[in-house]
Amino acid sequence: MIKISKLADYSVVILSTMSTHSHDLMSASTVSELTKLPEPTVSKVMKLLSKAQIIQSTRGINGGYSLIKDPEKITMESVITAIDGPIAITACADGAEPDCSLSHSCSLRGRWDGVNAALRSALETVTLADMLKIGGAQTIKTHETKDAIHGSH
Amino acid sequence: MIKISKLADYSVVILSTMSTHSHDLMSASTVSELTKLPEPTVSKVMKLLSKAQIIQSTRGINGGYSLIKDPEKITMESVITAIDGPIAITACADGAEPDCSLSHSCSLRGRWDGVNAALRSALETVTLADMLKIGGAQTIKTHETKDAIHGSH
DNA sequence: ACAAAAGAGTACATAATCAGTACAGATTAG
DNA sequence: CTAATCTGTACTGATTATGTACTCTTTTGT
Repeated sequence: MIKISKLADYSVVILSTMSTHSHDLMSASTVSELTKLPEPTVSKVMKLLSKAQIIQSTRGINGGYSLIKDPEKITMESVITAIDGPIAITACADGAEPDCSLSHSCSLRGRWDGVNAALRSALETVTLADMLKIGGAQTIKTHETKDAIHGSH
Repeated sequence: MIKISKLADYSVVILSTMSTHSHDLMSASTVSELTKLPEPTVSKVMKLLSKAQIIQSTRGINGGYSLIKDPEKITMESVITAIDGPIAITACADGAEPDCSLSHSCSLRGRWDGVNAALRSALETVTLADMLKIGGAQTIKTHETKDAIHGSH
């Protein structure tokens, strides 16, 4: 099964909470109360999101996090990349495994690159705003998924 | 990280081997020798592929597996689904977790459905034939990724 | 200057999942 | 009936993710 981490799932919950309750600044503990998610976890997620510049952090007393982008401009690609790292698929695909001695199989090295690109662009078509809408109507905007796919065409 | 199991990776290696050495029938052990992959693993993969009707099995002595489709008609979607199960994303997305007591978070139940659909259609655009080509030229055919995405539009 | 509140960074134990293997059953050809 | 081959299940070890704890830094308010 293709899997996205639970943290990525939480991210959506957290971001949606932040976007609906439009306080400018929300602390991790406030978000934790609203979402019922454990605080350390919320804190971890928000830290990652801020590092990826999806949200902004303000330190010190009365500090907190705030959204810096419109939900329409936050793609799932950016969120997932922020939380789970770059979108890539096992083994050879991500460039790891230098000791790959399987001659024949690795003649196909890089074979998943196109698939990765396809997945990445697919995720770029879905924004946080889309995710919020889904609770009600089930319609997703689908710009051009095609463009990003060609390798060196 | 979005992850696809190693078995799915092996599948591509195995299928490519079967398509190039076009013997009509290949036993799991033959494929194992050619790919240098451990035999039990190969056997497991081929079993799953045959169950998904991507390849065909013939039992008994002198039996084996054979391709029943053109590489162009074997999509990565079908291969991954065969090996890793339906393309879906954690938790609520696949309909599991009936004891989901997180009130607020689950008001967003189904929020990943659109993402799943996007991923699925992206994978449908890549065929085994594309994967084989990738070793040399890096060009992927990209039919219409858009169509399958709309939910109930 | 100091204390309190909040984010940042690191590290770790547990739990879940996957990979790989092994073994026993079923099927077919000769 | 025997050898070769696929089918199905079950087990074990390793990897990975998760959730949590602890400590450090930053900033504000008094």
